[in-house]
Amino acid sequence: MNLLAAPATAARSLLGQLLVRGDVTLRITEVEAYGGPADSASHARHGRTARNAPMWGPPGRAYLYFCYGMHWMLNVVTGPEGEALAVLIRSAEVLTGLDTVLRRRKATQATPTLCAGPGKVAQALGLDRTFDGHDLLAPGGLELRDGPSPERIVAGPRLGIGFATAEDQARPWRFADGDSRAVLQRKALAPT
DNA sequence: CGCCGGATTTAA
DNA sequence: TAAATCCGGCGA
Repeated sequence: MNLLAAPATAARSLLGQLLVRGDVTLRITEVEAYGGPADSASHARHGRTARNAPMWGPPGRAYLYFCYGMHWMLNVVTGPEGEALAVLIRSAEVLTGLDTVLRRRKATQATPTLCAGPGKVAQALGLDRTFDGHDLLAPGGLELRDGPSPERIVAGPRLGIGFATAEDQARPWRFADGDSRAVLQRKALAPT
């Protein structure tokens, strides 16, 4: 885990790390880096607002936002305080607490895609606005812990950012565990 | 103050 | 391929 590094490095370092809440442990398998005010795909692109306030705070905090009227998205704030760098957690594997995850996800059985997608990750952890700004490095609530990094990492352009400039859309800031099945759209990813 | 559209998911 | 569903940010 190297949260103070540049966007892409910080994002890569989060692969394999663990998200723990209660009995549930998720292993992060896919992430996307967001580069602050200069990144036209970032929520920080219009400067500091009430919604994106946690992004501007210290690294290791959560930034949660509501999207498409129904999904919560979990980000880990990275970089030095004030730079508004963040990493979106896009997918994960369930290590513990499968029953709890199945209940929250309204699923009946574990599949590789159970937590593949940012909305699914937040739902699996039972997250909502009350976790916005939460310190992920402190005990209690939702925690980010060290786990083994993947052996192979694949990278590609970020998803769902058609509104950004062509240059920012092309940035290969989406990273995934090359050996995990819990990653959608694998074809868009290539070895690093 | 009203409109536009989104870092998505799901089912048809 | 489209509907679900809501709020943030911008322009008027």
